[in-house]
Amino acid sequence: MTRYNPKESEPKWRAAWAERDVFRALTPAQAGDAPKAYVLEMFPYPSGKIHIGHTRNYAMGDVVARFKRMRGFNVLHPMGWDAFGMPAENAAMKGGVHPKTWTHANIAAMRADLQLLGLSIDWSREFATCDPEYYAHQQKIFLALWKKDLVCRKRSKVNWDPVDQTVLANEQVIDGKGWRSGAPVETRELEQWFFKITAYADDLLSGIETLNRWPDKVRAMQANWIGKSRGATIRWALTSPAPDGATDIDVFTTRPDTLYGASFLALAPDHPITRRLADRPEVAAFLAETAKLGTSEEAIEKAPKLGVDLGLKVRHPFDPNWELPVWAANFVLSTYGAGAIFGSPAGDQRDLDFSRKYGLPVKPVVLPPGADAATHAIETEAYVGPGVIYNSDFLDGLSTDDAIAAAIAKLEKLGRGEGATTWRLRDWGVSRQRYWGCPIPAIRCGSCGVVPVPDEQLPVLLPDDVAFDQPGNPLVRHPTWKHVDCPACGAAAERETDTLDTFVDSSWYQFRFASGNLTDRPVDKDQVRYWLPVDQYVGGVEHAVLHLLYARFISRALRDCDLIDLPAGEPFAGLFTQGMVTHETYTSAAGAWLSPDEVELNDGAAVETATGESVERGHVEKMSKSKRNVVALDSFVADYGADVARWFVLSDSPPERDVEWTDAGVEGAWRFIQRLWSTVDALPDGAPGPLDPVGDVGGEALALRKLTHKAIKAVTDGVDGFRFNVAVAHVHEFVNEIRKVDGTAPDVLAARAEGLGVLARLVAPFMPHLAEECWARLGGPGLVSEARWPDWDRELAADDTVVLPIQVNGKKRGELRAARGAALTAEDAEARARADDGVARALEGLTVRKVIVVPDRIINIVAG
RNA sequence: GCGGACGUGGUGGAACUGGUAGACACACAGGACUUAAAAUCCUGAGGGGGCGACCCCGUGCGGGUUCGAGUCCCGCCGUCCGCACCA
Repeated sequence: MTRYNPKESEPKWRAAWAERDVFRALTPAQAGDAPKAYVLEMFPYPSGKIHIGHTRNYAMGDVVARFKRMRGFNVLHPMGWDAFGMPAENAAMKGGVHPKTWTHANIAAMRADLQLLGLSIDWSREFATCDPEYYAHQQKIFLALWKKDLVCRKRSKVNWDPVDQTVLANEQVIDGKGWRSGAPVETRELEQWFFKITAYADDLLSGIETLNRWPDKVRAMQANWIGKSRGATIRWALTSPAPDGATDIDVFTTRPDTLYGASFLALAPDHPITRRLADRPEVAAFLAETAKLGTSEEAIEKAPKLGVDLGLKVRHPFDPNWELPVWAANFVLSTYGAGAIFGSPAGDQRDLDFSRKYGLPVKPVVLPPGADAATHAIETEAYVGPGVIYNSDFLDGLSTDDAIAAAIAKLEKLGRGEGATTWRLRDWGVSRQRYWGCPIPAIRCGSCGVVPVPDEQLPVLLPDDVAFDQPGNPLVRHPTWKHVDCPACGAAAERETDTLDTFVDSSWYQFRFASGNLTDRPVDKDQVRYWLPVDQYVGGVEHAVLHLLYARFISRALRDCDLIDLPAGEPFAGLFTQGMVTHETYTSAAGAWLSPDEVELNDGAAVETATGESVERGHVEKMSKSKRNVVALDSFVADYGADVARWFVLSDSPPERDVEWTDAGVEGAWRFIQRLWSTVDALPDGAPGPLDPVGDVGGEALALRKLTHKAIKAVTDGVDGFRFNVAVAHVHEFVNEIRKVDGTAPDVLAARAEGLGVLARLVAPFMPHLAEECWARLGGPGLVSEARWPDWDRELAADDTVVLPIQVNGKKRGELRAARGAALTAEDAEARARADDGVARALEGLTVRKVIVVPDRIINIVAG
């Protein structure tokens, strides 16, 4: 009897896999009839080191990949590096290391860490997005999109991150702060490159419906983000021209049915008309007050309604004699709709608050169901629900929906407006004023304007000789790089110095992985047609909007540029968002975060190992570098092995929920591995092999075979349903049972060998190293990683007899055994039930009214 | 405010499609082995009552449907996540 030693076994089996190239994806021709499975985990940013918190999604993806492979699929399971981005530049500014050097060193370290986990990855397809072999193709994609009119330049207000000195997309601004730096974002106006994601807004929205293997939560977040609103644009005629000569003011509304309740127009503070009037003292005061609020969402949210009467009047579209005042108001957003609204206070809480504050009229026009027109009144609560229109001339008596249609029809007839749809989604700003990103292949010429870099001049490579001694973009300061001749007229011109948002890099990598290492073009149509869509994508929910929406957009754009065949445009058929690994946090007496390996726990008291001072035990939080509550993967694997880590993060907690990493849990996983090994190792030498046929057996051997086949079914169902914690529980259960069998009669030995061989294969996706060791010990042929997943025998997996609980009036009073599938009549059931003491007692003095028999399930006797 | 997820022992959680609630694990307690400890193995355990075979209560709260509800319906309470003066 030996102990299982992961330090010896794990490297040995990883070498065996590498030697036999087990995890290389086959070409379609090699794969033959085998179905394909593309399993992908969101690729990591190479920040330096892998910790346990990073491992869960790789472990989950690997379970799926290995399981699919064992079930006969041709599996593509690649890995790469999301390698452009700010931290490399920050490191360069701080430590003087070149971003390229820093990034490649990190990649080497992280690759080594990841390989320790024993993932079934086809490393031959590895790439880093910072390699010219990758980003050169991205430049071709950029130019293809440009040609297809999906790229534009706009002067626009941007979110400027003063710390990172770069522009952020709206999605990258969280609570008014930069998503990476956490610094409050400022507003600046710059000319920027954009991808026209809004051109696909409708398709991206309706496509969500087809993503039935995505979490509802993510689908809802995407729909919410796209934010489609249907309504109408209304042109309000000014009764005297505005200062900029405008004669109309456009307004977007979703509620044209409430037009007869209108009492004012309100413009955004930075609406062109408002700005023209800024020289008036009262308008200037209003703008100053509004600006004071700052940009933080919180401040805007809590700010009271504020407005100023601009002194302009407009005419109501349905009534030439009706004039309404035009105000500017702080709650109107310039970035949404037309940057102007009409206020219909009875039907909108904001409009009502505003009207009450400034004494504007409030006229109810929607009668809620059951309300009386004579008495219905609006005080401080607007009525926003559906109802019947009244006080509204030709709309009277219509339902809200019908009135919306009727109002739009009339507006169109009068030429004062039309049905319209607006979107919350805005175009994707992709310009970044950074060095460490994909250069945008464009040249600015004084006479020709902005022109694309011609094909023969691609790729535009990043220069290596750059300095990071001051903030801002080193490409701008580089002495020669940006100076080029205009490809159109030959005059001296300048390169674009902006680089692409790193979300562009990760928006098409799923196609590049599928295409192999092509040199002449970004992606291969045939390969993409074969492998895509990704069958199972695994990653964090933090990418629910940003990355996943961009990838869906780029997939459609590449399709429409005829670079790929992907009719539906959806790159990820199945998505799973895994929970995080959490850990307790520790703070020292001095208030500094401490890492778990600096802390000793004795009987619930925590002490800093180095100083002996007591340590405060804080909340359990997601493992993160900043809180230092991380466990390094390499040292953990050195102590316990990768399988312990893999088993731990897949046990207990459902995959979509967080799992708390604890020492006790580590010990538990370690004990289980030893227990499993000793169970396998207990099989006497000379026993049959794990795949030898067992034949017809009875007694103890048969009982064990039944347990074995039940275990196959239970674990298969668990893995198939992405319920790894349940699969793990069934493995535990099976080990507990098979340990009890130690007979050495030939039929029992055969059943044990079968059971242990099944066990090795069932745990292979979870703990591949241990599984190989077990498989070898049992004398299984080849590698377990290449073995076929066991099938269960329906007869063996089902029980011959079932235990039927007997209820009396819904409460369990006894049980009886019956043959499976036996059709008990109510009379039989009652007679047999009465033989049970507990049932007989419960029925004492009662008359049986009805007996319910659910075959193989339950018997319920209703008595009174 | 809108949208989504969820609420089960000391803890993480299980329970197929309405059919024995608490599988499995962690922590705990008792025991075996040992000079002792570690490791390992065995046993116990939702709460309450009874000497006892047993009985009562129990899946956030209140109702309902049903022979039967953790599961379905209605109404609350609470937690977490996302979005938000979006017209």
